[in-house]
Amino acid sequence: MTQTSKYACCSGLRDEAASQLFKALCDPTRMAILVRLTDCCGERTVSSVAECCPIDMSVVSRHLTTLRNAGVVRAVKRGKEVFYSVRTDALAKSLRAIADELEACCPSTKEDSSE
Amino acid sequence: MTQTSKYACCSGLRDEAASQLFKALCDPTRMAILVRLTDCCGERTVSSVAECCPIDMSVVSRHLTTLRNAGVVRAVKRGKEVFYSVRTDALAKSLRAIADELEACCPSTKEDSSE
DNA sequence: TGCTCGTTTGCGTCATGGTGCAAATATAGA
DNA sequence: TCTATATTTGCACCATGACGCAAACGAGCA
Repeated sequence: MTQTSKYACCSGLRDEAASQLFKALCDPTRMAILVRLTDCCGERTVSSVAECCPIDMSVVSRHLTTLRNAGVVRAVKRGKEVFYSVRTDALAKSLRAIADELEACCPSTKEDSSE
Repeated sequence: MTQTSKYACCSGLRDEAASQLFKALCDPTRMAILVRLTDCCGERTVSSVAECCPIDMSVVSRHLTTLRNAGVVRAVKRGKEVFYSVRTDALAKSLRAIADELEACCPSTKEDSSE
């Protein structure tokens, strides 16, 4: 999450990293998978994660790959199983970096609850 | 962005609000529109926003509606123009709330830069 | 009222991506 | 080596959503 603003302020939002992050989190199934992973606060195998939703395990595997590429989860292979876990700190850090960049750019638009 | 954890921890991530937020931000064009809006740090009409990208203005209008429904931008009609602006505080707050919930649930998974 | 400008909406088209099934791959154990 | 289990990958299908164009809507102005 680079903070460089080459063209416009908040241009960091257009980074590949931010883009991938939002794409990873915008699918309901992937979000369910993520919640399932946070639920145990540790590691889970693909099979274990797959219990979260009524979809084929191969699909879960693909979603986990997507989340992994986005830096949301990490994968550790042990024996014939692969253990996935949430990269909590990295994820929280990325989200806060985006929030920071937004505020640094557009100081404040406090509102009266207008839409 | 409710912080209630009815079922699992981080279940707040499954809220409609969070879901809409990520869906709104996962499209490259909408992100470009958002950056364009942050660039001026104020208001922009649909036509002005549309200069950000080579797509039809009607499409930009639709994207702005999506962003508005997700609580990312606000719209104010004045005369025959509609002025859109970023809801910086609300957006930053939402992102931080998600980061907070993640950390509150899964304390820490500090890492050695493993993937 | 009639005209013009800015924006939104209806609709058809097309690309993307989520999904399931079956086959392939990898690893542990007999 | 052969088998069983866990995961990933190839492939085809289908739903969703982004897009452009044209028409509709709304507000200001002559």
